[in-house]
Amino acid sequence: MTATIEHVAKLAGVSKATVSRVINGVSTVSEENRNKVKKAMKELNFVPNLTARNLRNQRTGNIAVVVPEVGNAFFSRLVQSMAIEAEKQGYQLLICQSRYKHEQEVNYLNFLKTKQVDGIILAAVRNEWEVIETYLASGPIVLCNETVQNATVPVISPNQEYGGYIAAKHLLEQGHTKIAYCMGGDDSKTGLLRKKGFLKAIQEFDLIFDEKYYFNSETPQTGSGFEDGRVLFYQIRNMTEPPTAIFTGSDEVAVGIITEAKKFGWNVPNDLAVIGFDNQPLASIIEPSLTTVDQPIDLIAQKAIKVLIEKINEGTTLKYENYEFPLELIIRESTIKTRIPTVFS
Amino acid sequence: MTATIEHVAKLAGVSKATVSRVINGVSTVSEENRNKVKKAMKELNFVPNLTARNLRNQRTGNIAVVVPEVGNAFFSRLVQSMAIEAEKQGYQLLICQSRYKHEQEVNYLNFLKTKQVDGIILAAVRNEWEVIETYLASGPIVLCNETVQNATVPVISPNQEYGGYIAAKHLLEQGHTKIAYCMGGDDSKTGLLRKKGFLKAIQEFDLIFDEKYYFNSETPQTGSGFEDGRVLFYQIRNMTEPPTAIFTGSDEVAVGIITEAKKFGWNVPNDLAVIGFDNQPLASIIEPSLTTVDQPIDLIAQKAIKVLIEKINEGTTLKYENYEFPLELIIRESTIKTRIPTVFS
DNA sequence: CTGTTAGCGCTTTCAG
DNA sequence: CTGAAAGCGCTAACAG
Repeated sequence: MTATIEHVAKLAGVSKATVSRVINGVSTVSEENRNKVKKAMKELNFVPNLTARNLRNQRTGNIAVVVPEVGNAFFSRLVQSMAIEAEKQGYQLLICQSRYKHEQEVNYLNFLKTKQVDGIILAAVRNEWEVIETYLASGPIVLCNETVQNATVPVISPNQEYGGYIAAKHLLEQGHTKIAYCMGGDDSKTGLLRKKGFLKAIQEFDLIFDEKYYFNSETPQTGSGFEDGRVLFYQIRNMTEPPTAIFTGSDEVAVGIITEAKKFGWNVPNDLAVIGFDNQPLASIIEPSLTTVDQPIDLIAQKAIKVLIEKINEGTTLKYENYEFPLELIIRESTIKTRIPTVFS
Repeated sequence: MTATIEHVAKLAGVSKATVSRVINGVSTVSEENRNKVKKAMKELNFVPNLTARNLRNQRTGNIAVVVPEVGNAFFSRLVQSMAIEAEKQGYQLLICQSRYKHEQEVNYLNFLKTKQVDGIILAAVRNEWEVIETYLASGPIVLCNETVQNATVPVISPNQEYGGYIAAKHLLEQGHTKIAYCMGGDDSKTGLLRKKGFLKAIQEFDLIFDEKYYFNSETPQTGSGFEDGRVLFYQIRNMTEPPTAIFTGSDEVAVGIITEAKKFGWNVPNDLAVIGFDNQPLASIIEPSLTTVDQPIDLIAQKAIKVLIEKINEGTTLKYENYEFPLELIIRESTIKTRIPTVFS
């Protein structure tokens, strides 16, 4: 059917070994034979069978990245960047969606054992480290945008705690004291770290966080995130003492809150200040434009790929290393109170 | 290092063949041996090497889908759905991003020749059919959301022409006569088909399309699409006789136009009616809410996977087959004129 | 029911 | 510089 190295060898009148040599450009082959082989390859439309080569070489040139789902704006940008960088380095990126399921995650980790990939980037983790650890024997793993208790591998991630900190600090500086915190429904470390930073800022202002202002949108996979924001607004609206500001885990949720608030005649930011996370294009489009925390997604993606490939090449046992990226607060209209014209003015 | 079938065989005191049989659950193995093998596998933490199995079986269990980029909202939903369906059918989906480059596309098509995948879905095509055709010898290809001249493979796609038709018809029924058409910058069939439907509706209303109302956002990869919409609005604004309605190829572009228009004090839909394409969550969020054409993305994705796998299993030569999905116009505020209060009312 | 054997297509010593 | 041969890990006849 498809031509193999053997057909080429026969047609060129040389051995398989010689053909292999010209394919890989290693060691030396006489000019004459090289030409004969090249001619034969062209004639037979030969392309090496990578499966066979991989088996022989014990490597695949593939790396996998596990994300919850690519429908999510953050992750879609992350994997897009990773794919580009991987390709630059001569690797093919397999994009795997765990859909927030332990089981799926393990499934993909198994790619290491089954030798389908040379290494894995976990960009969302549901399993305990003790589970993940067992896969390290089969190849390197790095964490990206996520930390796991006890992890003994490189972690490439924005400084989530700092993100929570600058967001809260900004709101506090605007004079807010009743500030709500909302994190995604996933039980990841990410949200906890942001909350830690958030609380730190609150403490610095000698305030105490009231747990009634802690929200957890339970359904990360409902789809758009907008919907979560809407629902969240209803909850806030029904409170006897609603917060005057809210920090959310994503721009979509923030936008959902804002649009719903507007429908009910609330003024953002005067009645409710809102901060998002991610600085998506959408954030500057909506009205009022959204104050948000910008993540250097591309840099993180590139670094994750680079570190993983480095580890693949080194082949040494991994240890914890932290590559931390700074976050930046982008201040827009959704948190800066406008002067309200009053009857006295 | 990692355990192989041979280690298991040795430990269990049976032959490699027997181990293989229990792994694959085919043919019969005595209860006793089966247990011994299972025990040995567990003890050695054995997982079969898929590369070896693939080489032997001449199949990989992988299929690839080529999209321009997953950062795009439409494609990210498409691949997400495909991945889920593929997995259900026991296949792993490789998501490949061509970034609108001929060369990348060919690169991925080569996966067929190198036996890295069993079949390919092209969800964006830049190359001529004559180029693509040459890969058919190595495995089945189907087109999704895209048609190519002379294609001799199954095409799974929404009825783009109909989409253009219903959009235009709706605007015409609203009394518009100066209607602009804007398609994405990619030179794909998709935009042309929509335009065809668009023109058909215009003819039915005994109007003639003025080419000055034809826009082509040149830069599909600029990122958000919002930006394209903004730029487009400036062009419209500078026209001596601007259109009163516009049909765009994506919700993002539509939203870009709307937000920019609002900034300049235009009223949407009264000064400019806007229709998007895709019915993204965003469409119902913005103000005014966006009239748009809804695509049954999940159905299309599932069907594409099913058809491809069918073809992989059949192994017969492909022929042109058309699986067409209906589109639906979702009418919202961006095209329904509001009564403008006048001084006379 | 089970083991032996022969490859899948490729790379890589090891002699020549 | 080149070829023969072994083998990556697995499966599938084919005998027994």
